[in-house]
Amino acid sequence: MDFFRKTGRMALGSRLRNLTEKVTADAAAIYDLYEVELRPKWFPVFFALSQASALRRSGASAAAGGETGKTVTAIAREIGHSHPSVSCILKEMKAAGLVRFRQGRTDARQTVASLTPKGRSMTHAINLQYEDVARAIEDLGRESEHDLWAAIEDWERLLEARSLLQRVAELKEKREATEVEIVPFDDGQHHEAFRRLNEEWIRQLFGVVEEADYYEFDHPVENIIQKGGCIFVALLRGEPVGTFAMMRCKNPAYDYELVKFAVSPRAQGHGIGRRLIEACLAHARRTGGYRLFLESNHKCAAAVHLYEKYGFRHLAVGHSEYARCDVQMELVLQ
Amino acid sequence: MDFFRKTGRMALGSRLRNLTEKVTADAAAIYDLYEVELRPKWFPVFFALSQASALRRSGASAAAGGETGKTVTAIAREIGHSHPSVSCILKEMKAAGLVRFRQGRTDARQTVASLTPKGRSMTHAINLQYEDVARAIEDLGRESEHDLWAAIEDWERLLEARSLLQRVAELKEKREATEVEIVPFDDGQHHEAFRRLNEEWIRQLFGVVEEADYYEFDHPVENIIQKGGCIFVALLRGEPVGTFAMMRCKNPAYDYELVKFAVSPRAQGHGIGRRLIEACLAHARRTGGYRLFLESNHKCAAAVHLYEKYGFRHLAVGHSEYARCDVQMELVLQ
DNA sequence: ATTAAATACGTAATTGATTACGCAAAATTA
DNA sequence: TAATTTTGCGTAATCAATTACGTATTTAAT
Repeated sequence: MDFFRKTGRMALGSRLRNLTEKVTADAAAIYDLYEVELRPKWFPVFFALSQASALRRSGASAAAGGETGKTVTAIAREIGHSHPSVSCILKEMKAAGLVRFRQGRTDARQTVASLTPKGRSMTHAINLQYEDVARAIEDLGRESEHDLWAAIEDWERLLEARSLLQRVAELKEKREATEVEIVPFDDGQHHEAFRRLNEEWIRQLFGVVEEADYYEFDHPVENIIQKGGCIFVALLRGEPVGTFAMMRCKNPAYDYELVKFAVSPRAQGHGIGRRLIEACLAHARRTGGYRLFLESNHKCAAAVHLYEKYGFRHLAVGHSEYARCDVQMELVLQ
Repeated sequence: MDFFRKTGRMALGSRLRNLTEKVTADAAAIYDLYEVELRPKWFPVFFALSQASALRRSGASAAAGGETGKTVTAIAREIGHSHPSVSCILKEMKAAGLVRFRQGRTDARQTVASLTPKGRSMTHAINLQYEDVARAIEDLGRESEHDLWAAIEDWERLLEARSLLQRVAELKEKREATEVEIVPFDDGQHHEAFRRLNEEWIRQLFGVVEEADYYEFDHPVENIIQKGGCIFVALLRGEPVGTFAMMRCKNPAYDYELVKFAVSPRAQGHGIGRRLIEACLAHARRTGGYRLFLESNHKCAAAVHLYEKYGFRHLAVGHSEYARCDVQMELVLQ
């Protein structure tokens, strides 16, 4: 059952990597063929430098007093590597006697690298090698029925327009629009689910349900809603599968405290946590309660991660009604 | 002048890497979207394990006593990674509480990994994610004009049949067949070139030409050929650009000593060294001289590398006629 | 002219994979 | 049955690239 290697991103990723591998694999052996003492990974840098010295010899910048070589960042930009990578490769090539450095004349920060005579003496052989390889690749393109280059270009263009992330997010959004709904708590319909969903994860992670939990479980309307709070319930195809509540806060520094965040494990992946927290933030904004507080536990990694994503900041942990609390966070909206 | 990024292996390599990058880039962000606490690189291993537990639940091996999980190497084979990679990923997933290990029942060397309940509770979300991504990729395939999958398949098949190395080697061979020729030494035509080509690199690398060199430079026919040796000259488009000579040996342990290996720097990359050494080995075989000896210097890295490639073995360095000698090698043919 | 921001670049740490190596268990051979 | 080879797998080293970060220098802003 290796279905997952036959479709999807995994498949594409590994096929691409595979082909890259095959194209890149015998690079070292190819250099050997030409009796060139050049490590494959030096090639782009070498090529960039050889262009520079070719330019100079053809007289382009001879008027500028024989300026030759290229700076580290210029090479990096040209070949599409990071500058530390180039810096490192140049160091290796210097050790092999192929390049030398000098300081930039107009800018003392710059390191200008250029080929030594030994390095320059290799350009001929490397050009030969390069041309043969280019021809081999072109032949391959002609032999193959489907145009790889054009296909790559297509995909690059399409992904440029809308990244994979965007595309996936849109598909997900569309799928969920019909499946997931966030509704205000209705004691008649949701009382039991509110209790069950929360009790489930609390028991699973911590074993014991605490006093403060029962306070909210038993009389949610009286103890949460009638005191100015609010409870949201997430429905997946009509079934309640998640809850999140906002309580008015004793601590005058905050407007609301978020409590009873629960998503059924069977319903994960539908963005229910995200939708619930967004409902809460929207409600907070609507009612002018900008200063939010919440408590959690480091074991609820997914939840804490979500809070962080929505901008909640960690506080030094102070007193709490809950024994299981070891994380406190706040968010000031706007 | 970024010609080199527009054609050839470099171009293909970097375009492929680029596309892979784009497809792989926001993997972490996509997991986030599904509120899944899974690192992208865990995915293949996770998927393999989820298949195992799905299999078990569907009853396939329930008869076998609830055997579940997969061994490290089985996973590695399945997902195409090396086994240490899998071992490492499993260790990380164990730390995250997603997998557990047990020893193989029939084979005590095996480590059998399986998902914990926590791990299993994530499969639903991950499957959702996986299906959305697969759909997005399929949509991309439909949107693009050229068929990337088919093109990749073409190239894989073509490279399977003949690797890039083979293709390049053949092109090179063909090109050189008309350009390069190895001929026996002719004192009238080659005397001056024999001296010049060798003097050139000796002076460049070591400054001084030695007594033993002049012995061979000045009377090559008398001192090499008439004593039972042989000199080969490489011609590039008719021009002498390389030499290699075989002398009868004083040391009775060897049949020939190879000397005066020179290739003009301007002619490197045409496989001249290779052709010269092959000519020598063929001559040795033809004349029944199987035991070969040569001296060199570590500075001649390309030459020593070539000798090694043709099977020469390094000796502890003993006495030599040449002051510059710090490498001695031998090869016994057949 | 002074201060702040941006830039060039080197070093160090990290990442995600690999190969090298060694130990213990199993399988094979003598 | 003993000895040898093969296999499973963990640890360590390596590799090729990256990001993070610090320092020196230049440019821009006040």
